[in-house]
Amino acid sequence: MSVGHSGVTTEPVVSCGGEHEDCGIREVLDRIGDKWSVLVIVELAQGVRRFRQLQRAVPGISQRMLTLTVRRLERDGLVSRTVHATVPPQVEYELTPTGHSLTHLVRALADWSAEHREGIAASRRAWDAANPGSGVH
Amino acid sequence: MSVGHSGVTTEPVVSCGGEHEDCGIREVLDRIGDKWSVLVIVELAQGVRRFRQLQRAVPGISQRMLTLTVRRLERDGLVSRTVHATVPPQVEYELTPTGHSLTHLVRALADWSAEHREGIAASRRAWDAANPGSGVH
DNA sequence: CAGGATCCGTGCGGATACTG
DNA sequence: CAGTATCCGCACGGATCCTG
Repeated sequence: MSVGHSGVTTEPVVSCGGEHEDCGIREVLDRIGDKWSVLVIVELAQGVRRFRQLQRAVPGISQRMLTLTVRRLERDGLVSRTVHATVPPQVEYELTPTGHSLTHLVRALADWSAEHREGIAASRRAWDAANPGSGVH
Repeated sequence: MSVGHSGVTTEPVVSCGGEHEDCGIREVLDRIGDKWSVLVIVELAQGVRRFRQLQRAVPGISQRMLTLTVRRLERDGLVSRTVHATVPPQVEYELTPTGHSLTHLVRALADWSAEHREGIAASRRAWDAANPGSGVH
């Protein structure tokens, strides 16, 4: 580490490159860490979806946010966008292989969440009870 | 799905509960999806850390944000906080078993990132070249 | 050292209206 | 249907000052 005097450094489960680097986790999080990306990916993991289909599948999302989200995912090569020159227009979104590989992570995320959500909720109740009016969320 | 007429629904890699539920991914993302949580967890995965130690280890974080981040993690039961009544005061942060279990996910996230960051960067360059002045980031 | 309190700017995202 | 354009609130987070 940077200051290696009396650090109680255990086994580096997540050591990245060895130094105090942020690996590249920041980048993934800046992608899928936003409010909607993961939800859209989850829906697209089910198969090909059209714009309105996506919007209806992802409960609270606005047109604007769906557009932005799907554009960014396309820009990153996680989602492909194919326009059919019909009337009315028809645009289909689909996960690319790269995007599909992300669904495994999302799956792991969902599993972890399902497994710990109750414990976390309990921990929160206990903490809130022990720290009244702290303002922490 | 909601409209099951001609959907090209493939195998449900991420099907959650079957319906258009958001599983609980939202909750995890609201936790570790913020700007600093994961970085702090990564650092704590190395071992026990004190406040200033954490702040120095996580490059750009402010005291305020470190405090908030670590408080929230403590509230969720992912991090334990032990105060040693010494002078100067000494506070140690450590991952709880639950918090430690998260490091596996973070590890997977980092691996995925490392594996695809170059491809993503390339995809972005191509997209930006094809869509000049789009304003999408 | 470990934080609490306060002020403040920015940008994410919601709502609405309009277009091809 | 599939977007684009515009306006706007507010919460997230940075900077600074102060305390035990």
